[in-house]
Amino acid sequence: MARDRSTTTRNSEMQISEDDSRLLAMPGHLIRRLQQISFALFVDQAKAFEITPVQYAAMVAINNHPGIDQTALCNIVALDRSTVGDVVSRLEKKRLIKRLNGSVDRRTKSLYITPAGRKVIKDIEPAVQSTQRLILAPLKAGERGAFLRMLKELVHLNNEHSRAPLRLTRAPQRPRA
Amino acid sequence: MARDRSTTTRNSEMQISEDDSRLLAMPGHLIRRLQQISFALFVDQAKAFEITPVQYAAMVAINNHPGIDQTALCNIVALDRSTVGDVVSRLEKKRLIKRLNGSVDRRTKSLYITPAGRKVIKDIEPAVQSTQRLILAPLKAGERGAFLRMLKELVHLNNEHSRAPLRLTRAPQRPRA
DNA sequence: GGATATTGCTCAGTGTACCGACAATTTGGC
DNA sequence: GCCAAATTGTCGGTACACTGAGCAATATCC
Repeated sequence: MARDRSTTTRNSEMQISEDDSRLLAMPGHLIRRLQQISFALFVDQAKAFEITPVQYAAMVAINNHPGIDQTALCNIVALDRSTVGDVVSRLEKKRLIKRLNGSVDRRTKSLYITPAGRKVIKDIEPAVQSTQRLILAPLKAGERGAFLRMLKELVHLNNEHSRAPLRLTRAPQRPRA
Repeated sequence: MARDRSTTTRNSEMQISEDDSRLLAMPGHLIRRLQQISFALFVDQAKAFEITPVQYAAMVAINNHPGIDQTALCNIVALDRSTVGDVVSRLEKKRLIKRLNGSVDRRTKSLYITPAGRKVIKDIEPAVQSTQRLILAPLKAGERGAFLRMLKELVHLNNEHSRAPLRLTRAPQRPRA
């Protein structure tokens, strides 16, 4: 290892070594890169709306479930409660959703899409579709289905390893002391 | 759309609707989830070292290229200069790397692994390997190679869409005025 | 019905990841 | 060798993402 002497060579003219290739070929590293790319493509395609992928996901879920509370939203979009708090507060500031105090359970906040938010969901649709297309564009047409299927398997079967796992219904929690 | 009335139903008991499924099956959403999982698995497997995937990547690259400057490091690990600045400053605080003023170009910082850092790279290796294995574990053995190959293609061919693309040599930049 | 446990949300703290702007420095054109 | 252009690292700002602590409200056990 350590095959060059950057101290004496000039700045960013850097050759990738074999040791680097080991790192760069790791699944974890490639997944991180693909997430960066996917995020950048979305933001770029949807730049007229100034919306991020997570903000979009939250808006769609709120639109599908009017009055949903933040914890239930966590379970759909797979984020922890703190992050969801941040995301919905940004959406509220942009007046794309409303946040009301829950009438049944006064601890909760009930989330609703606004007319402006509904319009964004509708108008942004082409950008969302083209983003998904662009992400998979480098694959051959026949490979895309297989890749997507494996992606789903990896996410669903590794679900419990995530810090904010998707929960379809209330978890089988609390074996009491 | 909007098939339930969460206002009257109780808290996080939430059924996933068909509209949600459209969202949850998007490549971009799945990639984000897989990155969360991959990150969590790494941190968990390597918890004895309190090291993140990006910190590990930076340490390996610095070990492979003693004296590398921060911009060249960006091009290997695919992060922008601000992020690399944060990452190396955390590694320096933990005394896993050293940061010296460049002798040739006084704008740069020359990065070096410390003995402690070298030991971490060595000792953490089993955790890194088991992480990579766990990420792909849900796939059938015969599928893993294909998935990894497609992942590489997606990253390399979409490279330019990333905000911090991998650069093997100095970019063909600067057509001067 | 009252003690106890659980839940919903927020806050502070840490870390990744980006952008745009900046001073110091180097480089390229002449 | 001088000056304009380019580069390096930092800083402030924004956003995602998680942990752990804490408060208020609700639910549960007896």
